[in-house]
Parts: sequence; structure tokens; C-alpha cells
Amino acid sequence: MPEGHSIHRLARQFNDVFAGEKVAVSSPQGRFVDGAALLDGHTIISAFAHGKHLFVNFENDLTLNVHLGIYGAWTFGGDDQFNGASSIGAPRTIGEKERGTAEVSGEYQGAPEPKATVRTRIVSEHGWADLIGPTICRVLTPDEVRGVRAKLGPDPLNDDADPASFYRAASKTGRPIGVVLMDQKSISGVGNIFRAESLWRQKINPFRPAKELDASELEALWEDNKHLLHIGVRVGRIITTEPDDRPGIPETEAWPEHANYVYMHHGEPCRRCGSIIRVEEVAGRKLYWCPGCQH
DNA sequence: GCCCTATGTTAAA
DNA sequence: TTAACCTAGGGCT
Repeated sequence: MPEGHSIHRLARQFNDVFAGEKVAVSSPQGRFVDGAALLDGHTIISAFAHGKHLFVNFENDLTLNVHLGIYGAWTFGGDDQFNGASSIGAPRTIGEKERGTAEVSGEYQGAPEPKATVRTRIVSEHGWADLIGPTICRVLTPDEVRGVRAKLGPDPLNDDADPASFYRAASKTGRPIGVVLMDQKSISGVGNIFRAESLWRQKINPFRPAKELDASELEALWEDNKHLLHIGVRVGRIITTEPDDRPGIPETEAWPEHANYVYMHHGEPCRRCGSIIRVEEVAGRKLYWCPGCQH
């Protein structure tokens, strides 16, 4: 799944290729037929992301709201006037891979026959986008969009995000900070990799009650997640290691074992203190951390 | 082919 | 806390 950075890349992609375009919307799979009919034939105004939610505004005041969950993914394709044919969403290879323009070449000949699992297909004059496996795919009114966003915590990738809201939420709960970072009502866009990596980078034990962290620690977590999310948006992958820790390996080519410090590194020695990295299931998700240097 | 896993979330128990 | 849901790929037999 895609953590928040993928959704912001998606929003950017939608703005690049669909903004101002009149589109055909359909549901080859058949599970979004009614929703698609509300949008079919209308013009896309713009798209934006809040945490892991994608919102696509149409000129008829309706908004397409998609959440990819763990499995969801969008695939794009089109002609030369359709920027950046690519795939964004659930990884289909080791690590996250978002395919570049080189994968789709030659003359655009129309969208391919959709797979039976395509929940939603969007087609413009110059290209197409297919959505598979989303947790959420629905059409919202402006009021409903506000309602959904009101339940989401601040997203470090959004310029108008208020970190104080995250600090307040963390300061009043005894839940572990590792759990709070995954709670989209407290902070949105952070997922299992960013939470593990940011806690390791800030040397904070994920099991510490959130309310016991001091202001500088909460601020460090906000700023580091913001920093790491921005790298994710720029590179299209989650890269949480510092350049010095992957000598000679450009961020765009970092292998999975070079890209992260603790995520999926259980059983290996911590590169900071040598202790063996551990993994434990917490609230249904695997939490990776170093018992030696995260206090 | 079968089993497992995954960057997620919600509802039921 | 558990189950359910959404899908595809990899490793195994």
C-alpha cells in the first residue's frame, strides 16, 4: 500500500493528465456502475490528496473519493499528449515500484480491454486510467467531502496542515506512539514503513505511551515524517536511509535492503548499535524496531 | 495449483 | 481482538 506519498503522486498525476478533460467513467467490474454513471461525461476540475485519500473534483460538484487500502492500484496509459503513463499503488514486485514512461511506448491505440477486476476506468481524449482493488471508491457531495476530511488528522504533505493538532492528539493518549503514528485521525498519510523508520531515526521506542513524549520529540517525529514523505513523493518510493548509509547507491536505485533501517530487517544487526532488530505484531500490523537504541 | 504475504481500514464480537 | 474485504505475485509442491 501505498502510504501517503503515493496518493499525492496520484493527485499530481490526475492533475497532469485529466484536469480540464471531459472523461468517460465506467466500471468494467460492475461494482461501481451507479457511481460511475454520476461522473460519466463530465469534466475533471482538479485532484488532491489528504492522507491516504484521493479526491477528484468534477465540474458537476461531485467528487470521486478513492482509498487504495493495501491492494489498490491505478494504472495509466495513453498517447504522447498524455503525460507519464505509469502505475501507482500496491507493489507488484519487491519493494515499491512505480513504472516510468518507458514502459508504454508507440502510438496510442485506445485503452486496452480492461481486466475483469477493473473497478473504475476513466478515459479522456488522450489516455486512460484503471483502478483495481480499492478499499473505497465512491462519489461524494461537497458536504460529504468535508465530513471525510474532518475525520482525518493533519497530513504533513499538505502545506496548510496544522502539526499542533497532531501534538494535541498524541499528548492526551496513553496509547503507544507507534500506534498513534498509524492512527489516521491523529496524523494522516503515515503508514507501517514510515512509522517504523521515523521512530528508529529519532531513537524513540515505539511502545512508549504517546503522552510521555516531550514536545521536541513529537515535533521531531512530525518533521521527520514530513521530510521522508516528501522524499517519497519526489522519488516514487519509500527511501528512509541517509545517503551516507548507502554509499554509492543513488536513491532512485536503492535496493530494498538499502532503502530502510528496520522495516523488514528483523534478525539483522542494527546499523547504529548492533542490537538485533526485532519484529512484533501490534494492533494487527508488524512493528519493526531496535531494542538497543530506541528509548 | 495452493499457501502466504502486503506500504490498510472497518465492523463485529 | 478477530474477521472481513479488496487483488496479485512469489515461493512452494
